[in-house]
Amino acid sequence: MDTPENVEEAIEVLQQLGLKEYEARCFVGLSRLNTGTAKKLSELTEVPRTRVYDAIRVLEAQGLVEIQHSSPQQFRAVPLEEATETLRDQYEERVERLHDALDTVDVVDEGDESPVQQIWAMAGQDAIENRTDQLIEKATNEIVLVIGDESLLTEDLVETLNEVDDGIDLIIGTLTEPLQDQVQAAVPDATTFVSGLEWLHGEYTEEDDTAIGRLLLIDRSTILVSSIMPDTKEEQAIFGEGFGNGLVVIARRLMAQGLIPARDPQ
Amino acid sequence: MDTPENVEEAIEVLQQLGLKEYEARCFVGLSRLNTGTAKKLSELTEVPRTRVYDAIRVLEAQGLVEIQHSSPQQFRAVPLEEATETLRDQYEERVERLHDALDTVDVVDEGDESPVQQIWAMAGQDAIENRTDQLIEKATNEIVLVIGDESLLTEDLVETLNEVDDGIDLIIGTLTEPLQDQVQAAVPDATTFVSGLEWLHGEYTEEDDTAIGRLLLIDRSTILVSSIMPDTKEEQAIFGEGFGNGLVVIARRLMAQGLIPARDPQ
DNA sequence: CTATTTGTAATTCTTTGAGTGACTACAAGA
DNA sequence: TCTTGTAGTCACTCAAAGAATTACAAATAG
Repeated sequence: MDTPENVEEAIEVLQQLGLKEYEARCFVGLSRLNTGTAKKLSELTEVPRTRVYDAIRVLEAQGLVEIQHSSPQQFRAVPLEEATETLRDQYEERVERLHDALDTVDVVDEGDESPVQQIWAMAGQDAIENRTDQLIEKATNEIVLVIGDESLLTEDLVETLNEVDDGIDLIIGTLTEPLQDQVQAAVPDATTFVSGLEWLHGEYTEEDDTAIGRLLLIDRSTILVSSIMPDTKEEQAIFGEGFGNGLVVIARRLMAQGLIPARDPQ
Repeated sequence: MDTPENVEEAIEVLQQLGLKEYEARCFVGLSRLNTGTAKKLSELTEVPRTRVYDAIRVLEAQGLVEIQHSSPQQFRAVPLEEATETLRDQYEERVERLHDALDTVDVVDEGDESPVQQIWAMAGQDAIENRTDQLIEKATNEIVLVIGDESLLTEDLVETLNEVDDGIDLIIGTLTEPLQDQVQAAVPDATTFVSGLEWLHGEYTEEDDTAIGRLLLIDRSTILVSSIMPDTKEEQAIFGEGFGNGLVVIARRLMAQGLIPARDPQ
């Protein structure tokens, strides 16, 4: 009885979603069975039989399995679509509760400053993408975006880009021509170019794919630059605001030198 | 320094969403500050100063806070909308991965049976609602639904009910007249009635609000009956399929006695 | 009626996370 | 130069949660 790797995957994800190991194993086990008893399940999943009962009870309370109270009890997993929908609902509720709670709290007003040299670091592709969206939506004059990796051109980003107001210059660079074509097709209103920023790529390491992630310059006063860790693929970004911000100044200088085109794509 | 209760709430929910206590406290702390150092945060949140760093690192990796690498380091929380969106994204990804993994697995075909006396139990409002939706969508002739508690008449359910095919008899009962009016307004195509099932309510306990949750009979061959625990408010349901199923037979008998109207609302 | 299966419960072992203190680095002031 | 306070990292303890095992009573099958 070997365990296919997608079974392992499913078990892991379920744990990330908050289930205990036994619960996860049992649920996946039931997903492979039309219906099962504690004994069968225990054999299939290596969960000690005597613990199957507890695990199943928890799963039932979460709406992920059904129990038939006969003897022996029969268990079965809720159909996949129903299960995922239920999980979604659960998390949606939680996020909403979080939102409401935090919304009614905010700011213990400390006498706070906003010096100009602030440069903030953040991580995580989702978070960086959300920030990117926010910045793009707030632009009033000019958006310069350089995309360093195909994987960053998500549906969501494309959607945000296509919603940009007509009066705003939208300039998008890529590191390769195929990607440029792709961008131009996805975002017809944009002016695209192939970036002269190849030097931002890993220089000395050989297989160092994609050092730069994205570069976003909004109204020449807000900048976000990200890179992708070659090993973990995690995206990391730094972010600076304000016309006088050091990073922003550097970016403007790059632009002046033509390395980032402004309105005249090379 | 007291902690408002919505702060507590937020911390709890964040933990349910997978954060550790310190991480949750730090994030909420930062949400109350424009910007903070480890020291300030530690004072505000009671997280030991030396542990703030670890917690923040984790939060940063998840895209929930930004770090300014100065000395002392400054931390700040990502704006609320961004944070919730990032969390949503994260869970959406997980649920999707789960779906994909389980989709490619399924059934270790065991010689399985489908006797007719199966009655399954399930729990959880979300799960029961999803099942209700599924059943309604699969109906071909007749839907009889009795709603025992206002809280069960969700947007989602109304939507599902309004998508029911025209050729299908849709009969909805409630326990009170006001609720009937509400239903009739929300689902114009339905035939509504006030149920003669008051006896399903808690009989001997005094404050036993709402014993019956919902009762759903599909094509006279599939039935789902739920109740709401008076203490926990948790919804529990039993569910039977097949024309010969004992539960279903009982339901048909009730109908024959006019307790559940079929096509002639009282 | 006995032997097995089923279900509950108590018990140990392991891991994780909360809480604390020791240690290094550094900058400001004496 | 020496002292002192703050920032940051690490390593350690203790308690709680979870994994794994065992003991035992009730139910079932042969």
